[in-house]
Amino acid sequence: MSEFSIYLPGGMDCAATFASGQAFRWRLCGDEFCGIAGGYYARVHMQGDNIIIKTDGDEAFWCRYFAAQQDYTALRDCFCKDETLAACVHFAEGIRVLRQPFFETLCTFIISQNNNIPRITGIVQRMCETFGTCLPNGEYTFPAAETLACKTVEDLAPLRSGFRAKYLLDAARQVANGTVNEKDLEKMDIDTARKCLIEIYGVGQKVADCVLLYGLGRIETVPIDVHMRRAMENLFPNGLPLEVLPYAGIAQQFIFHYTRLGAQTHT
DNA sequence: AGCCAGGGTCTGC
DNA sequence: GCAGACCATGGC
Repeated sequence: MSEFSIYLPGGMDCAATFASGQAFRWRLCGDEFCGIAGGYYARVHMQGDNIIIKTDGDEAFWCRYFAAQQDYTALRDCFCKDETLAACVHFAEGIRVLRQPFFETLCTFIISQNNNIPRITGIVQRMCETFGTCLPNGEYTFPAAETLACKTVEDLAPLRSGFRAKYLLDAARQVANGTVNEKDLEKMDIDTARKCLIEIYGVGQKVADCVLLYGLGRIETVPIDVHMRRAMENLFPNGLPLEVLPYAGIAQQFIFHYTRLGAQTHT
């Protein structure tokens, strides 16, 4: 297990980021957060604007995972020119949008449909324990698409994922056989990539947009669920400021957090 | 008991 | 296109 630090421009609030409904495998362990991603276990904490990571994984993976290339100081400056968006930003300034492994993100947000965060977390955990690889410390990795692709709905019964099991299997099969491929999706324009993702059984626009944003680094994508629809109508009836649109997905993360946890303190 | 949870599919207009 | 029933499961 090695330890290194990565500079995250603009910093990160681990608690706010990991609880913001984008990632489901981090938990508080003493004064650190521990989690598993991309087959790697990690314990992390912030030291100023640097994240200290203890992990077997390589630095390049975690740089990408924590979006270290993205300067959040500049982003917040841009967002805060708008008064309403500034209120959302100030409610949890340290939120970052993570870039998570593609297949894991796809499955996680298939599981998220018509579901709540505690149960999403439980299903993902059971998926790892049932089909993932056990690491020496007893933690489990997220399973590979190839592992799931040959399973049946009955095999997935221990997950208690309900009607989503058949969706997970189709996603695994399309990824395993190359029909849906991360490298190809990266090259496509957003609309083409979204259409490709929606061909997966059980993936509609909202789940596809979550995969684009959280799993493919398309930070201009805004997943619209019932809460975001209401928030946009109430807070931004004329849409987001034009300067924000290239980063609208990140703005969305602040707005979502604000409307879920902060709005009631202002109304 | 009934409703809701960061939706999607299928059917019928 | 668009509304409405239905989908498994669990917490409140």
